[in-house]
Amino acid sequence: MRKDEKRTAFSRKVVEAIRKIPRGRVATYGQIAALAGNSRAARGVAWILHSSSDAERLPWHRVIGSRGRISLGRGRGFEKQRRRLAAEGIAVDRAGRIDLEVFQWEPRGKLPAVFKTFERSFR
DNA sequence: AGTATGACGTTTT
DNA sequence: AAAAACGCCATAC
Repeated sequence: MRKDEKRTAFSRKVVEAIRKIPRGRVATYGQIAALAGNSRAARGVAWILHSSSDAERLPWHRVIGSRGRISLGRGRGFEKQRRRLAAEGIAVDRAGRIDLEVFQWEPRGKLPAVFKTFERSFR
């Protein structure tokens, strides 16, 4: 696998998008694909991560599945990803579940749902 | 140009 | 709730 990625526009945009994910937040594969211009290319995103996340020094651990779950299998990166997420204050249960309502990154500056409940309590 | 391979996603069992 | 069945896509070779 490992070669000279970043050649196609898609790959470049995927890398850009992943770099933008803030600490303490997560994004889904499909979300990244959409930001790169093709909402249906989630698998392509996965491929890029798999092949070049190390060389690009990407925050790969902040990318998870659409249902808020770590996609890596046990013994194949699951534990490592879980640790790295926890280190940023992201709650991950034993099954690898993460609450997207709380931790999903919103590129447009939209606040997570949990903040809305705070807003309401102040009215 | 055609086939195989995933860190995927959605719908249906 | 969990898994299978499909569908979809970028890359590698």
